[in-house]
Amino acid sequence: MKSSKILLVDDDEDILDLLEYNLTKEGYEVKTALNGEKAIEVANEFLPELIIMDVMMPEMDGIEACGEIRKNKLLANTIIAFLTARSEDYSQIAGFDAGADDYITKPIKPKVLFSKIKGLLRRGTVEDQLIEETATMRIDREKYIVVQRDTEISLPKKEFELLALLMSKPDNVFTREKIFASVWGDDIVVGDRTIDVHIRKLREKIGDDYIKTVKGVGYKFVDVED
Amino acid sequence: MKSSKILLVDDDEDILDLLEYNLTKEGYEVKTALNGEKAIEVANEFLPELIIMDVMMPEMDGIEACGEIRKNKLLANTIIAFLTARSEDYSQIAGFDAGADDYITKPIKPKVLFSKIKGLLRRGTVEDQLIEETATMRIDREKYIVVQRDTEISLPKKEFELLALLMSKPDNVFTREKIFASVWGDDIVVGDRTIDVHIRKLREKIGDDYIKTVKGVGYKFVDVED
DNA sequence: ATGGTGGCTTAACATTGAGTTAATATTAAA
DNA sequence: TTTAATATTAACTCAATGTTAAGCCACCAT
Repeated sequence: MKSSKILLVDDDEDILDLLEYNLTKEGYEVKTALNGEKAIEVANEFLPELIIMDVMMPEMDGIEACGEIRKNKLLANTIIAFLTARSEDYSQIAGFDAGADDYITKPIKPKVLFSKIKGLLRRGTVEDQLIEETATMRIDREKYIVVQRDTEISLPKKEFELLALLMSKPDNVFTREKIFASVWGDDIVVGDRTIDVHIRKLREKIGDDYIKTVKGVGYKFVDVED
Repeated sequence: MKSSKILLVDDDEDILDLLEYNLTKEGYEVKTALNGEKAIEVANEFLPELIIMDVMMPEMDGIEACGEIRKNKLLANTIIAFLTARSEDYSQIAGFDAGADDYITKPIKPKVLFSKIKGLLRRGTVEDQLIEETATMRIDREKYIVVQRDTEISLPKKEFELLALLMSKPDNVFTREKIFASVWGDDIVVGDRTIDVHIRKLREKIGDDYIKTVKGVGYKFVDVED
């Protein structure tokens, strides 16, 4: 298994050194940055799986940097964790807006940090973090609705998750196996026609043209621009 | 949208003028104060959303003033940001934990400051949503009642907190987990049907249409405009 | 203490509708 | 043309939620 790449961002070099030393010893591939701007640079090249970033930094703060990093599609699956001084800080709210995945509170306890890092990396492909959005359709996970040209459509759970999956990579074909694994879970076993029926119901609600069948392969979402 | 109110506090009039000029140009409503005492006075009247205050000032320093300001309940949601010289070790200042929300380092770069202010006020906006109020319903935490089209409804604690939570983000789905964590607390364990019963009682009192069930996901508050 | 009151939880049972299946029709690739 | 893959429809199943009432406990006034 290839070692995970972690980017550390903090304006305090002592903290950087400490964490880098320990994480490298644990077998991670580590890079560091002293500020937000530098972090964006390094992130775009290094493509880390995890970024641990101080919220409060001179020049460009963590929240701002986080927003910038999220703009890079290649970093869509990268997990961003903020370091915050107080656990109940309001910046948490702003941070989640910016696209942060987790918070680590200062002062840092190495043992806690390591177990947290393992947990975050285990999550692996955090496809829930993707912004499922195309020109004419948008998935709103918070409200659990689909917005299609200003029309709000509410969908049952399975249909919602299915559509969200397909929309996570427009034009990409998803095989039945992948759909099962992602929407139903590896262990659940259901009949062959179950997916078809859900596709049917989706097409009924959002229109036939959005979901295309690739016979013998799977399904894909294509945006309808008229 | 009404413009945000900002209070600037610094003993250097040049800085005050510079910032006031630029922030006013950006569309903010700005007032200034030359010292801590003055700041408290102005803050209590002006009720700004954001206070940017120098840490080091004659008479009463920023930390002391911050503590005083925090005593005013009307300013509970006001964000306080300290201006600090870069060389200063702000961990020391943060140690005081006077209630500051953020730090801005000198020398001030307008561009950075403006983006930071926007960021800070965005938190405020999020916080504003905590004033649970929709077109037809309003939560009054002081009186512990709900006002629905001029009708006052008094609710028991759990029902009140539950409704307040749902109303904190109208249209957003809250999972049972989140509801438990927020209204009951992480450690308290109660039966599965407890939430349902409280939902039932709420629906009985405010009407069925306000709380919508998203099966397999959670509950959401939707405003009824008729 | 005593008894009443109301909030909260639980348990038992009812209901709903999301999800699945099965049976049949249609499609598109070879 | 052939045929496996997918579409379609409706019936069915069951887990999730709704509903009701009873019971417990804290609190309050007597």
